[in-house]
Amino acid sequence: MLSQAEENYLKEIYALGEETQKLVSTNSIAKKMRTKASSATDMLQKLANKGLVDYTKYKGARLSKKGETRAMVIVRKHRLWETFLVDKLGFSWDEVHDIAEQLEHIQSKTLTDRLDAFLEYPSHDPHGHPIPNTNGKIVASESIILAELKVDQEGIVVGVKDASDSFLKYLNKINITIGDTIKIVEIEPFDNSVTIDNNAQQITISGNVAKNLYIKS
Amino acid sequence: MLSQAEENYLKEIYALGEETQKLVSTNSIAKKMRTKASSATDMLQKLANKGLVDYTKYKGARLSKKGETRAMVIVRKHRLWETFLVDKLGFSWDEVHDIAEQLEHIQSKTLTDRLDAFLEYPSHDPHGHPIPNTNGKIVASESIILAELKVDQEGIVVGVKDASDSFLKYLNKINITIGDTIKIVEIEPFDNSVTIDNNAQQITISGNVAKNLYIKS
DNA sequence: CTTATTTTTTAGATTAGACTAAAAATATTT
DNA sequence: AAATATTTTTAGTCTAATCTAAAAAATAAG
Ligand SMILES: [Mn+2]
Ligand SMILES: [Mn+2]
Ligand SMILES: [Mn+2]
Ligand SMILES: [Mn+2]
Repeated sequence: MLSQAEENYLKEIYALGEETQKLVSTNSIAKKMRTKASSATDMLQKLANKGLVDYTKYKGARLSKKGETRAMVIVRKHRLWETFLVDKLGFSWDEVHDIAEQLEHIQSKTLTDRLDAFLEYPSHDPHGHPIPNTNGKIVASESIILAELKVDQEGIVVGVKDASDSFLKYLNKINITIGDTIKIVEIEPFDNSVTIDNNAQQITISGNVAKNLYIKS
Repeated sequence: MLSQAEENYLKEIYALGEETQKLVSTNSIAKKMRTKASSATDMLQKLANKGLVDYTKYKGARLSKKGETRAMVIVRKHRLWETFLVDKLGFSWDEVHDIAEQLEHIQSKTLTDRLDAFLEYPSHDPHGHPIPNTNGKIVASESIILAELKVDQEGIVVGVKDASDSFLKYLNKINITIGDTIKIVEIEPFDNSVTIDNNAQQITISGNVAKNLYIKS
């Protein structure tokens, strides 16, 4: 059985590896875990000993097959619990992360699968992130980022890349949420900011924001 | 913030203190926690330092006011989660304890209170144990134990004192569950076994079983 | 009221996970 | 290519929670 610390590391190594697809550095792990590089090194050595990561000194690490399997279970639980909190208990999408961070460590496969059934097998969590099925498989979603749309194209918001509190609260403020249909009105080449039309409201969002919204067209 | 270990100790000291109402011994704590007496001593010293138990060397310990407040929160969470598992996820009453043992440590008052609301403010958990309210208060229930009933008296099963797996599974087997109306047919003075009538079925239960069933008449 | 038994505490060791400071390896500049 | 800067690892320390073995206190027997 893995400790909570080990599980948290596995999950973050998975998240970091997803984006870049290459080896993740000790420093990036330490940053994500809000700890020191030396602590990350210690944990990488332990996880490597357990066969959960492939790690070469000074080069970096990636999840092994076995490690990925473990990570997917944790991601699945995290996203199912977030869905429960929003759909059943009435939390908003910017309030659930920290609680799910704890709930993801509850050990009971039966519980996870029954929760899944109770929620009627959701495919995505409240942030639009896909939920791995009971075998750890994720159904590939063919969304793109808002920043890739051209003027006059439109699409539906299906998720956020950054699910931080501050970003979600900002989206609440400017009234963007999952399911919205957004049309590109103008793109400013100078700073990549984008003027969009959403619910008959025109607003301008920064290029950074546009890069953190997943769209399906 | 308390560690999971500290929380588990507090909860067990509470449970032991409830029954006897007097000081609980180091050994009894160690037994409940499935650990060694020396470990229990260490923890008692730590909890005493934090003002959570009143402890005198070689004599025993009891929860302080502050400790009891903390313990009630954990008991509340444990019983609410058990109720959730049975009422919403379809677990049976003998399957929920170990999972609730983990869930009781999730830190979020909002979550606890919303779960309570979602379950429509249950007064008792699946084993008939009272659920403390959001202020940690338990509504006193005036149940008695089955062993106190006389021949021909009847009453409704409202809870179990022993909520162990084996006892619950035994009750499943002999078809006794919460809500049943039970009538005393005969009491055998030799060994205190009791013949009862339940759902038009006559069965004989041991005195030990009779002492572990709460009845309301 | 001594002696023996049981219970409880202390002393010392171990493990996981974190930290700081220093050393080693790698990457970036001149 | 040498010097400098950055990243990563190692060495050593710390705390929480456990354990075993031994000492101390309390309880029970003779
Ligand atoms: Mn976590
Ligand atoms: Mn999420
Ligand atoms: Mn517990
Ligand atoms: Mn219970």
